Amino acid sequence: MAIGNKTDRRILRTKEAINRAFLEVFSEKEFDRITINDISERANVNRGTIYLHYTDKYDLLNRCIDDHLDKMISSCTLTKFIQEKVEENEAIEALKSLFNYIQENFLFFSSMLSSQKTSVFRERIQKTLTSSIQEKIDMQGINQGMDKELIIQFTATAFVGTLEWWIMNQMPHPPEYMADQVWTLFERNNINS
Amino acid sequence: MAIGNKTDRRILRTKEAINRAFLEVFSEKEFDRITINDISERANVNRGTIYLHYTDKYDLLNRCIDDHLDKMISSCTLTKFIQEKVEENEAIEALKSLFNYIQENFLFFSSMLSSQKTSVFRERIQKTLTSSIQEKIDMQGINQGMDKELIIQFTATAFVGTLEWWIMNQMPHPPEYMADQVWTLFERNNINS
DNA sequence: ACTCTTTTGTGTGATATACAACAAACGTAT
DNA sequence: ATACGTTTGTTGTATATCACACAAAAGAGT
Repeated sequence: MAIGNKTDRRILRTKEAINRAFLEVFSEKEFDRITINDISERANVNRGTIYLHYTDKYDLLNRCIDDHLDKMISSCTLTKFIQEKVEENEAIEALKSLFNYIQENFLFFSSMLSSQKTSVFRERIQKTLTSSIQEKIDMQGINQGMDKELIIQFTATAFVGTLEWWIMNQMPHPPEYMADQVWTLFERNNINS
Repeated sequence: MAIGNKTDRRILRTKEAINRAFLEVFSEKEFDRITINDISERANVNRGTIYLHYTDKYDLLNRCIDDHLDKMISSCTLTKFIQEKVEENEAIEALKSLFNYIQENFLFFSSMLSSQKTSVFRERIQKTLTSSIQEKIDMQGINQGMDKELIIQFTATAFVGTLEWWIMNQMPHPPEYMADQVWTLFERNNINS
């Protein structure tokens, strides 16, 4: 959702507090054992207030994921627009900011992936990235004679798998390195040939 | 403080936010150049809300100082009550928690002391500690034949000076070490002779 | 089966805060 | 001295959140 700067400060603050509290509790407790009261207490927010913004804890989980994935995507499309006509560097920069975003929000991603609900989260992130890649490939239009669906599927799963590996291994390499590596892998395999 | 009724969560949150924001801005900007708007923006709070709790920025500064000094004092009288009848260890433990409190709130103390208004803050902390020491000495009643005022003054200034040195030199020793050292200095000079 | 406790949604009136506008005081440059 | 932008307190209205209460649902233990 667009984070309109016009929203009431109280709303922004409580949402942030709830999100942060939810993530904290999530990293400590199995999701099914998390109670709304846990979150409200941690967020220092009245329990009823949570129901003012989210229908239940499942909704909270989903909106939390959506929120982060949106931010993640926009964090790298943002830098894409800064440099207008670059091709190669543009992509690598976008990758860098993506890895950077994950690094900055490591708590979120790692607890999401550590959860038993891993599959749910992986599906979501894959779906998000797939559509994002789709746009990119459509715009480039340089993949003549190849099955588009196949390319997308291949790229997305490979990418998500790489992300997951990177996250679950506590980010053994810096974002810049990862961006370079992933890019050369993409290059070698299909995308710009 | 005095009223046992629980305070509204909103009040607690905004006061915390304002305090934190004020400290942040304070550590970046000279006090006279700080504007209420700076603080409200940083705290993500409406400007008018600050006037709901503080009359002006001077009041805010004072209440902020009072708040921290109160917490500092109670942080070490608290541990004093845990162990009822201990004498020596009791005092050292109290000292430790005091140094620990300062360490945990280093940003506050160091920016207070770094300010041009250093003298103001030093006076306040000295006054607080003086009355605290006064109580202690009164209760102990083992300083026969010595001028009480003199002892208090001596102890307080020495102590505050030590604190100031410790803070301004980025806490070169851990709280435990400081507590031991300060205690032996007290012992050697007057208090329990 | 039955208690007992916890959690969940939902609702009500009270209140803290947001927002926007305002006049006065202040600072600063011309 | 004058003009002009900035900061300050203050106000009035709207609303987000509070505390609290309640009944239904869900678990947990016997």
